[in-house]
Amino acid sequence: MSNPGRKAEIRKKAAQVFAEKGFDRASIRDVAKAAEMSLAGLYYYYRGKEEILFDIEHTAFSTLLEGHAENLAGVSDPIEKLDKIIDAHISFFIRNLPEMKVMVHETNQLSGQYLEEAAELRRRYVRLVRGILEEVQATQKTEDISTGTASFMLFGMMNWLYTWYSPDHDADPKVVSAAVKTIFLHGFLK
Amino acid sequence: MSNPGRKAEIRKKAAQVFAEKGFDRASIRDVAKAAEMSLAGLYYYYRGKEEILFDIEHTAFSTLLEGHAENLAGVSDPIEKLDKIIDAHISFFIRNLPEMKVMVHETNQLSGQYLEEAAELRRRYVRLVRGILEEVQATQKTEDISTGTASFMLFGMMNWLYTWYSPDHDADPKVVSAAVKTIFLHGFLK
Amino acid sequence: MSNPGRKAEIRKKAAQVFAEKGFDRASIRDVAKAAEMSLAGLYYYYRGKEEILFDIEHTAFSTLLEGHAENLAGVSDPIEKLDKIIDAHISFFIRNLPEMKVMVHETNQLSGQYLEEAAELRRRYVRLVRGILEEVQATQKTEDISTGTASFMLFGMMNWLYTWYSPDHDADPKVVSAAVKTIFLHGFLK
Amino acid sequence: MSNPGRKAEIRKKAAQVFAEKGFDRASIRDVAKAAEMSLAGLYYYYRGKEEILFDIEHTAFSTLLEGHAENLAGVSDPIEKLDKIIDAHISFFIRNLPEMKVMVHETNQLSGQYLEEAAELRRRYVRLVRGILEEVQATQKTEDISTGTASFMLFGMMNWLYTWYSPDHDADPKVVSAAVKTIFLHGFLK
DNA sequence: AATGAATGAGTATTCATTCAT
DNA sequence: GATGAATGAATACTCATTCAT
Repeated sequence: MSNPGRKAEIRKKAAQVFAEKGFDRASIRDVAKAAEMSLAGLYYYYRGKEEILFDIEHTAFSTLLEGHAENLAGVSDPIEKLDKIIDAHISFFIRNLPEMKVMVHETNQLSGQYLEEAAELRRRYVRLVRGILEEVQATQKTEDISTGTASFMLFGMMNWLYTWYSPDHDADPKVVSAAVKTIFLHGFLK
Repeated sequence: MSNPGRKAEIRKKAAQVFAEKGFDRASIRDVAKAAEMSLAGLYYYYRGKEEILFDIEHTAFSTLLEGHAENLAGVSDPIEKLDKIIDAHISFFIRNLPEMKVMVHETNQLSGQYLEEAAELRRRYVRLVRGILEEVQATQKTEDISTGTASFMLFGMMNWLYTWYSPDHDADPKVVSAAVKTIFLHGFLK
Repeated sequence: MSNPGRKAEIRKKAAQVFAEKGFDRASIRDVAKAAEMSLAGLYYYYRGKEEILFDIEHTAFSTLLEGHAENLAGVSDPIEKLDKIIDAHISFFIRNLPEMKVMVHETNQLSGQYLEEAAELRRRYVRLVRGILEEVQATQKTEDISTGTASFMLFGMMNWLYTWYSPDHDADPKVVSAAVKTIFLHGFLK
Repeated sequence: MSNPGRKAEIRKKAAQVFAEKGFDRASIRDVAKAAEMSLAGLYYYYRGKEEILFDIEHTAFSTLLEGHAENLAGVSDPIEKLDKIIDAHISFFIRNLPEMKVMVHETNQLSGQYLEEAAELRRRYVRLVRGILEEVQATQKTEDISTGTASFMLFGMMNWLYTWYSPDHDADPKVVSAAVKTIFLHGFLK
């Protein structure tokens, strides 16, 4: 019903506000100010604060998952799959730092239906990666580490980015990507 | 000045509350209730909410840093140093999950003098690890990854723990520790 | 920005509350109740308690100063000037007893920018009166009293009103005005 | 029961604290700190905050009234009586600025029994002065001003001191006293 | 004569949300 | 589509006072 372009603008601004101040500390007024609209006007687009957060997380996860689906179409080598996923994940994060920070840091701020849907997306994402690690384990000699633990190590390396990466001072996405792949693949494969 | 045993109890309870609800969502009343004292009574021990958070972070960092200092005394091999630090870090985190979660997740909630002191402790910690990675790089053949980036990968793997590790369902600290060391050392060393 | 009529009503009620209970003892809830609105509603009109006090003082001083400017336009005899100022001052005070009490009794409750602006208005007022006393001294034979001290005597007589004057039991503004003028002028002039 | 010397010290410090911050804004902790004793220790000397204020006011009024009684003994000329009272009042105020400010500015902060007793002292003081003005009126030609109004003018001039008088920058007590007497007597007498 | 520890009641302020227009 | 005005509920913090020691 509501203009989707305007809504995307609001979502972008909201992500910046939430990333900078934190979801709890940011007020709905801060978001309205950043989106250059009145407080009450926001409620035309969103039913409440949680819905904005949900929209940010939902959009980010969906975009990531859709991208992976495209990238992996026709790829059968599990190592190549992992390679593509790591590249896309890190490249997306670095191109969308505020959304990424919100997605990673503001988990557990949702409740009810929003929480369930967001958690389901998260689980799908983890399952996707873990499935590929299982394929790797089935086709290659790997260290004695469960795919569950291994996937958390991989996500740890990638998601920790939000605490230190600065586009001005730090290396290119490709360099970061290469480092993750080097450490994880050399470390996990025997 | 005030009874340090009582203060340690309060700190413990506060860490649990902050870990469960998040620093912002947890009210000072929640903390008082958990510590089984009146709201106003808390203010006899702490000047404000931030000071409680600072005390948790400060105590955790200090304990970790002191432990490392003891463990590394007399050790000269950088690989052995890293081994000991990873073991101690993960073992501490798993034995103090609430404090660890607060330390890792509630950075940036401090301000002023508290922020400065906490940031300094954090920097010392990062410098300690990076220094050892530099020693590794100077004495071993390593992949082409800067010690800065490498240290963030290592911290990512270790600190991400707070998002997934459950003492009831997940492996022993030693198993987690071994996984981190396997992936990081095999991955970083050539 | 917000409806100025409503704001004037709130200011009036707030002055009554502050006059009766004292600024510190009056809670913002008391003011809201007197203004027949919710506590939070008050914050739509005022940023805080101090701003309400400032608004009362600022409005009162401005009204007084503007009135004096009008009354003195075209008057050149300093005695006549003084006569008009005393009349207007006392008449305003008696017609606005709560505002007057607040203005006189709750000085020093403001801080920061509010304090500076209110202090400046106060200084302008004192300077205005002292300037006229200097004109009197230059054109008439007066007792050996500095214009500074003399102005404080005059203000003392006039402002002390708030501690004793009751519109029900005490004399007409004109009678009070006459008393002040008789004592001060007969006393100061030789 | 309690050491009266220590109590006098506390009263002095409390007067300074109340004069500087205002009775409401000053906490009992501030008073304890100024008196260099513990918070709870104060309660050995005083039953509560109001009692401290009452003690300050009671002591000041009693001292003033006793002084007047001594000074007026044997004096029969009402003008001379007034002269002595004005001198003593102003001299006392300037020698005890904090107590004076508290006495003048923090009226109405007492309640119950304290209020009654303090109000009675205040009334006695006003009656004393008004009585003398009546004697003046009975023996001299005066302006057409009621003794009630005249006494308030006199008190206004004298008590207003607390808002402007600074012992470092302003004139000697005797000069101020002379100004009050000149204005009031020349103004009131015909 | 003095204090460390503790508390119930209250205070200014913020905030997500609503709704008539 | 959009907003000015308003509010109920919550929040961090303060304070006078108490009491066992």
